[in-house]
Amino acid sequence: MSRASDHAYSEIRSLILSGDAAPASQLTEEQLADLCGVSRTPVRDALRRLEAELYIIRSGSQRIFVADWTHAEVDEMFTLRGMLEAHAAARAATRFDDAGLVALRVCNAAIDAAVRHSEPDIPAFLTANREFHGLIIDVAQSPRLAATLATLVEQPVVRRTAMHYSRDQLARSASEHRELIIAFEARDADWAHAVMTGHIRRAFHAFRGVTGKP
Amino acid sequence: MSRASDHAYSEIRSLILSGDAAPASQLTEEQLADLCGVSRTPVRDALRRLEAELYIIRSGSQRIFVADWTHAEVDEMFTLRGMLEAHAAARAATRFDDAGLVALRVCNAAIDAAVRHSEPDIPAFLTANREFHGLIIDVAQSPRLAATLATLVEQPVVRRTAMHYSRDQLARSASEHRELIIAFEARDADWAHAVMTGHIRRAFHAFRGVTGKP
DNA sequence: TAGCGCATTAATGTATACAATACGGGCTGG
DNA sequence: CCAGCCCGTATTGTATACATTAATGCGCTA
Repeated sequence: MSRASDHAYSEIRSLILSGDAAPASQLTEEQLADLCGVSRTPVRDALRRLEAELYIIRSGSQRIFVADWTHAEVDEMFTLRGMLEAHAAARAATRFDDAGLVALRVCNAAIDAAVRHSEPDIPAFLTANREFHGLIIDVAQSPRLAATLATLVEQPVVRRTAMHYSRDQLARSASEHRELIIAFEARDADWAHAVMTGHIRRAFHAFRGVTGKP
Repeated sequence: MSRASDHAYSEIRSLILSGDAAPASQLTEEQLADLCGVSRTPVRDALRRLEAELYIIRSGSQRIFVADWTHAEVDEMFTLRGMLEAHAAARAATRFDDAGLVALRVCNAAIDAAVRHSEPDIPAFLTANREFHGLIIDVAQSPRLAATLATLVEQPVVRRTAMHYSRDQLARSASEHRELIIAFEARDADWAHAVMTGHIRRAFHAFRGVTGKP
């Protein structure tokens, strides 16, 4: 997309992802425009996109706040994400070709490498993990499903989860990916569905462990 | 929301829903601005919202086209909608209070009334039907689920389906709603889930019958 | 002192002018 | 005759000024 609008989008997005803009804090168009060095017009465009992706919410009077999820909402997000990613995995199982499976293995090797050391490389893990799940969603060949999942897989949540994973948990994540690949190789949609469901549910409980409340 | 932007939104939306703007046809901001009697600025806002709801799509160079779904995409939409509405029904089953159930019965009575005559009142059916499903989603108490479903339940599709329902099919729809209410009264989440799944699947096959292709 | 209402201030909404970019048609050279 | 380039035109992107609307805080009154 256009230069200024794109720039504003990624700038504001990382502001939120990094936590520099605290959840539930207010953002104003002018302040963001100054920050990005553009006028309010492209900022407004960027905000509409971020709103659609639920990074921000609007008050009744259109004022803008960084999204802040209740525990119930995070629960629902994980549940919906689990349903949809499992569905994507099932579709993908009957659609993967050899090249796709190779790409998946390469990607998971990168995850393995990132978590093998005593000091795991979390950013590398996150990048490879996102790519791994992205590959599956691509192969599922459902643009609507992909768009829906994009609004459900909130990177702040994924990031917070991974940041608090122990090395053991990170390794388990990679091992679940390996089982997923085996299910894909067997072209077994039900199996892939089940493994993905478990994968997301485990992440959910890990996240609950991090944030403390039941 | 604001006057001009809101007006533009609903104006363009009905342009698409009514079919006056043909699927895959191009829309330009200026033409829409003239049509709505506002400037391009609120039109751009409206277009961003419509884009998020997938009423329109953008070409690589940001040109705007009315969304045009392939059969595969419509299939996926029904599948996803079925999964999510069934999930909503299951959640709602454990959350309905007496007032909510009364509202549901009142609403279904309106559907019955609309389809009882030899000349069914399709607009009344559509309104009451939308309200019926909306009540369930509200009671499910999951804003994220509601937002997701909003992008999946495309009114053009619902409308085309209902327009081609026979009186018998319309009556069956009301009868399925009745069974849903009974499941809610029994607070039986699994039952509600199953009935809603069947309800959406039947609509899916009715739609396939309308559009002809398998 | 609590609560109400008005004035002030700050934020978003809209219109317009201009800039940048992409599309299409026609021309030219091979 | 076809391919490729170039330029005119249509369309979207951006900045800015002004209008409108909501929040805030102050002072007044009961």
